[in-house]
Amino acid sequence: MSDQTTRNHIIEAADQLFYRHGYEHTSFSDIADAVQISRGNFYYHFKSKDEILDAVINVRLASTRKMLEQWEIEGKQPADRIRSFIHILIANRADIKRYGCPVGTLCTELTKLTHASQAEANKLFTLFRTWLRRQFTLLGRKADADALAMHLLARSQGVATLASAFHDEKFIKQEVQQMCEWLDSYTEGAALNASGGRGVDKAARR
Amino acid sequence: MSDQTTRNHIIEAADQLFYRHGYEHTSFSDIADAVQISRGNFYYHFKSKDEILDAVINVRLASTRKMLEQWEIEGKQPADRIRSFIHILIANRADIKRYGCPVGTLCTELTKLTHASQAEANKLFTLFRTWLRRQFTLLGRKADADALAMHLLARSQGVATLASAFHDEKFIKQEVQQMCEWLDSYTEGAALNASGGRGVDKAARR
DNA sequence: GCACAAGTAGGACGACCGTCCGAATCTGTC
DNA sequence: GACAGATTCGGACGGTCGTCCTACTTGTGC
Repeated sequence: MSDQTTRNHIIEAADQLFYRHGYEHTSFSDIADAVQISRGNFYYHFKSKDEILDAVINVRLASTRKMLEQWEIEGKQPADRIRSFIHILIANRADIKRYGCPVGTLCTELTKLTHASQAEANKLFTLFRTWLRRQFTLLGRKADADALAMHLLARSQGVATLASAFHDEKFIKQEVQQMCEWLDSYTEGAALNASGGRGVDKAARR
Repeated sequence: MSDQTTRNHIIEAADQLFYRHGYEHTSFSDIADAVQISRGNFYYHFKSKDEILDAVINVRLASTRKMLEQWEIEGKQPADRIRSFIHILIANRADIKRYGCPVGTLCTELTKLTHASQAEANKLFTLFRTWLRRQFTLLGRKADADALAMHLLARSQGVATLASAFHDEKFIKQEVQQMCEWLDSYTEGAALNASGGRGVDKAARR
């Protein structure tokens, strides 16, 4: 088997395991079992466990970058692109319910470990932040684009955390709807109040 | 030294270390160093590491319960009480910036470890959830009180996660202001749209 | 069919983990 | 001052961790 193939298999398995069980809690034996290779074989492809983590982060960065670029092409309107971001929660709701957000949980763990790659992992957040900021700028919210980007990021993180704690997919859908309505208030033209609770209002009036 | 005293010291030190470095990453040696006792002495007070975790969770549950009850006495209006909840983020902003939310990060970690005490830790979330639900019910939002409680919990979690990732205290203050304004829209009497973005709007008009 | 590099296997290593245990020390009572 | 129970100590234990090393297999070019 070629060098690259095995290496990629390791990264792929490590990616999943780091997400599901955390970085520290994932051992070489775990990854070896998943990839079906010998434990000693790792050090031909990587110098250390940290190096696997860096490879995983880089793969995630690359695929995220690719996804965001794709959305810039597909979504004609900036609002559509932001909606695509919000709908990540829907698309990945099954995994989020079980394991939370891959970005948030990794960054949180590395912070607690005071791990050297913490800054690298944070680039994942920065990637979304700058992309969202650009979309809000295109929506004509140049002055507060970054605050809006952070606001949306935070709400997504919160939804993922609680959905995981309470194992609640329905909550994800509720909040996604609210976020979309909040977003609509910026695109309907008029200077409306942003809504964080309109979806809730509707639910109350049932 | 009395039984209880040492036991409480252990719990207190474990509480801090679990929060700062995570449960798994905290070893008996770490706690022993903090409390200045011998490593072997633990098993006179606790049967296992898991038992220390349970004790820590119970202490947190008790102190949280006490805090919430206190707010029910002090805050004459339900809205004031909810504002007290929101302002936890301000009061603990220095720790949150460094270590995130104690509740959220613990629950997230235990989920990844598939730890037996995960359900116990989740009771911390449930405590806040039912308390907030009661306050929103008192505000006359009986039908969607739980959705509002979850919404506020989620936003707090998101703020803590991002504040920690970006080491940003200012972001906490921004979002707290927005949450308070969102809350105001439920107390001003009129059937206003809830605001998740009014604070941002203001910032844009500077 | 041989040489040589690329890739894999499996176990040895030192360190640390949670756990457990027997001895030492402290504290209060008669 | 002797005794008993409560409390602490320091080290031993089996296991797992990340790391490293050496031998073996595989594949390719001559």
